[in-house]
Amino acid sequence: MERVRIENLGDHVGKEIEVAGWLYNSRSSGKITFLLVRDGSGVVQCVVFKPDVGEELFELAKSFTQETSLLVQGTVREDKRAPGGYELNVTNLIKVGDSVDYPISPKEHGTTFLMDHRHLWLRSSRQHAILRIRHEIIHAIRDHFNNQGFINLDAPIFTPNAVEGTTTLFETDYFDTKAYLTQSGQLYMEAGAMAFGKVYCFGPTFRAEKSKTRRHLTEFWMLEPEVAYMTLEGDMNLAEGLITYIVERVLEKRQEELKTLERDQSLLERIISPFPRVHYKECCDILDEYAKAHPDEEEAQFTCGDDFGARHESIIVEKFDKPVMVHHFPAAIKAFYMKRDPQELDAVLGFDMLAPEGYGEIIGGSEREDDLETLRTRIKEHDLPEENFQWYLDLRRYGSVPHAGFGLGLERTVTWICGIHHLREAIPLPRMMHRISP
RNA sequence: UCCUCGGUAGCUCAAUUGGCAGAGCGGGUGACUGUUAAUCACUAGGUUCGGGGUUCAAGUCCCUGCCGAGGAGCCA
Repeated sequence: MERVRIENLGDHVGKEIEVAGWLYNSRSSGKITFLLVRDGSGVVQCVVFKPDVGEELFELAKSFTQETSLLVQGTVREDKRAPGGYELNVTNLIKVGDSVDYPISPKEHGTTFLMDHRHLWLRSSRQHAILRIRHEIIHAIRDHFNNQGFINLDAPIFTPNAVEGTTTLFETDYFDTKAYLTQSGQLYMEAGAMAFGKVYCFGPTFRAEKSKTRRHLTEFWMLEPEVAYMTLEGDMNLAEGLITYIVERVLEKRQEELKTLERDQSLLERIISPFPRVHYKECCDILDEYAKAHPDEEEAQFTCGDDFGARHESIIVEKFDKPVMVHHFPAAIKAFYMKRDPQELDAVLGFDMLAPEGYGEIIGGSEREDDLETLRTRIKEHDLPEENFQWYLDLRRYGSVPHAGFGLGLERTVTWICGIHHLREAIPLPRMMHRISP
């Protein structure tokens, strides 16, 4: 008998097939039992009718508990009453494994409890929807860059020193010395860009900051493209093109999942080029105006020259209905490697992309400083040990060129596109300040 | 590190002014031929986070510790 994935049942109407899966839920009513069976690709309602299958099989069907693993053999039937449109008329049932006292019942649960059982929570339909969209986004990202001639270079996870001095790093023993878990592959991608022209890395990064908010993970996935001979404008074009492509792909291929999540798709359909590009100083004006109109709102008050807080970001984004790219931040609040604008020496040739609906920063990018002596000065200004950066300075000694890139936070992007509340649901097994298991 | 809130049955929560520890779901048993988180009846299930205190009496008030959540800062 042919084994069929539930998502393909429509191709087998009228035939007797086998589904291999787990019991999602069941309902019994005297002489008829409904088994909702999932196999990872979908859920199908299997009808067990006592007069058809006999006493023994009927009692077996009634005995199955939630998440019992089983093989179901039956005839595929189109039925308007069934969720999904197809049903299985059961002819035989084979139990594979028991499931006693499955902790996640079909009723409500709190986030903490569900996160404690994350390894089981992954079986639920909502988590399926989110993680399928995550998969689609990853696939879209790789397609987008691969189709444009980028080379995927993976950066190391163990690193000898900090990329951005202020951020806290996870420290590990590395034989007789110390190593840190990477917080960015960017510096290595700069080396890659000088070798291959267009490269990207896409892997986990680690931040040991004690951030307890729904926008923070200690381990998260970051995409970091880097391109030789690219300037700030090209960088923003690259970021904008990526985001519009990702949104388009999800809207095209993950309709079912967006419906499961009850995502307002009209908000995603607006995500088309061009995105607003706003100078930092224009943002100061926007924030000034808002602060004057709302003098009692303490969090909205702002001093031009400072970095934005969460409230400031949402005030800026609320003026538009698309992602906003803020460029020319003050050099004083940005990383050492960012190149300054020769026309505006106190500002960097960098940008942040802020997602709509208050989801915050999803991309940060810049042109990199390409002059050897200027970069040395910046390293000194930031109190970084120059000896650790000799290889990085080599990139400026041997054929330095203008180049730029950005970092995109995968989970923040997934959270925004899914329209969900917690960043932690956007990754299979989240790592947070207070959670390292399961 | 700081601010706010929380910890009661397996889960989600309730418990009036300090006065007998409760419900729904889930589990078990039974009824029912079309259920959509099925329904109905019965049933088992408790160190109210730990420690100390006030009181005739504490889930409730006070002190303290632990754990967690949300937010700030920082960032993707």
